[in-house]
Order: sequence, then C-alpha cells, then structure tokens
Amino acid sequence: MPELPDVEAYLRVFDGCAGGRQVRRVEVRDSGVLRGMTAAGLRRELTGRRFGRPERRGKWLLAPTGGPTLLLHFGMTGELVCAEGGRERHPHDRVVFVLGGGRELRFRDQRKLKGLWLAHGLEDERRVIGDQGPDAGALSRAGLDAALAGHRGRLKPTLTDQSVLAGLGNLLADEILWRARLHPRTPVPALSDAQRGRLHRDMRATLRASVASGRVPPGRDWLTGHRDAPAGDCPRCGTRLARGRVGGRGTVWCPHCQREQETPRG
DNA sequence: TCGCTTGTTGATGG
DNA sequence: GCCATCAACAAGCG
Repeated sequence: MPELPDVEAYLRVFDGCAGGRQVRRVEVRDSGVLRGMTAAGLRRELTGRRFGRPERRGKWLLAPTGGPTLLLHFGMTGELVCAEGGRERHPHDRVVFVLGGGRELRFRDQRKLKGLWLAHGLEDERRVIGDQGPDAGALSRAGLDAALAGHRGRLKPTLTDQSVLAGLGNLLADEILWRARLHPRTPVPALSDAQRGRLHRDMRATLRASVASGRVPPGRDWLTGHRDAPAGDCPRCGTRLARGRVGGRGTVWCPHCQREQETPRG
C-alpha cells in the first residue's frame, strides 16, 4: 500500500497525533522493525524528547525530535495509527509511542519488511535513505524530463525506481501509465515530447487525487478499481485488461489504450 | 505445499 | 555502468 499518497496520509496522522508532543514512553512490542538500534537504544534516545513537524521524502517519513531524527519506511504493509492511550493493541502494533496528552502513535506493520531508524545529523539521514530522485509530488515538466534523461530502460521500472523519482510504487505507476495511455514496457528513449507531456500531466492529476484520498482510490473510473477483478475491463474502453510482469512486478494495462511502442534505432 | 502480494536490496549475467 | 532477472526479507491468504 504505502506509496506517496499513503505516506502523505501517515504524515498527517503523525503530525496531528504526535507533532509538538512529548514522548512519555516507547513500547517496543516487536524489535523486528528496529533497524540499526536496540529497543533499549530507541527508548533511551526518544523518551522525553518532543516530536517536531514531520516531513515526507518519497516514501520516507522523517520526524525530528530536537535530538536524533526518527526515520520511518512502511515497506508493503506498514501504517501509522493514532489511538487513545490504553486502547486495545492490534497484534501488528510493533512500536507504540506513548505521548503527552494521553494519546499513542502506533507503528503497525504486518510484514516487517522495513521499519524505524534513528539518524544523527544530515549525513546519517542520507546514509539511511540513500539515493532519492526528486519527489514525484512536486515535479515540473522540466524536472520530469531531467529525471528521465539518460535512462534507457522500460518506462514502468524507471518510474518506480526511487533513485530516479521518489514516491511512485507499483499501483500508482500502473494508474498513471493507464491514464497517459502509455504501455508500461515502452522504452524511455522512445517517448516523444508529447508523450512526456501527457505523462507529466497525468502524474500530477493522479497524485493530486490520490493524496486527497490518502491512497490510490479504487474508483470506478480508475484502473485501480478494476485491477483486482478476476476479469477486469478497462474503465475507459471496456477492453479486457492485460496482466503480466514488468520489471518483476505484477502489472495491469489496457491492451487497446496502451499500445506497445518500438525501441528507437540509432 | 505452493504461489502470490501495493517495497527494497544485493547478486548475477548480458 | 546500465539494465533485466531472481532471491531474500516476512507474514498471511487461497
């Protein structure tokens, strides 16, 4: 789930729940989500600190504390939940921050593919987060062209490569490409100027609506609303949707609206 | 038991 | 170095 719009929603949860509040206690219920630190280390570093205003960078959430910065990555199944203190815990609540004011911020994650880090300074932050391209949510047309320049691979794996663009995941990439009528296997160098323009326009529109919903909305006129149906049809033209693997990920597209393009020669 | 999953990383081979 | 593929991480579901 967690792609740019989801993480944007978690940012709002974090800020509304924990922004400006003091950490009274940290309960580590499963240390399998702690990266590069122990439960005791996390408690020691954050107890008594006050969370500042969090920030999203691609699929990462960064929460300053006045001391170390808490970095969160949600993998495929992570989420943030704000709860009244003492309310029943979910089995997948891995870390609970008990806050001043009687609330709790909970890092909930079924699969524990990613988790929580602490960064001491910008250098450390960069080391943890690694190479990130420009955020897909604030990308100009020129920025998109610059990000794609020099890449010779297929369009979808390039768009979901976080070092090229930060924030797009499997679902969003399919949705954006469907809207822009571009085949996910289109070689990046084969894109015309007009196609890159459409890609940019539809990326912005898709992201805007998704961020407003806090996820990629599975609406009737969205590809996402049809991709899980056993025999889904394109909401635009009614053609039976095609399924396959592109860049190793399950991919859905409309074989009528999204025609394959040739690799350019030369 | 196997295959599959909306994320990422590292190994390997072309 | 770039790109594609695969395995691994982990947990649950059909």
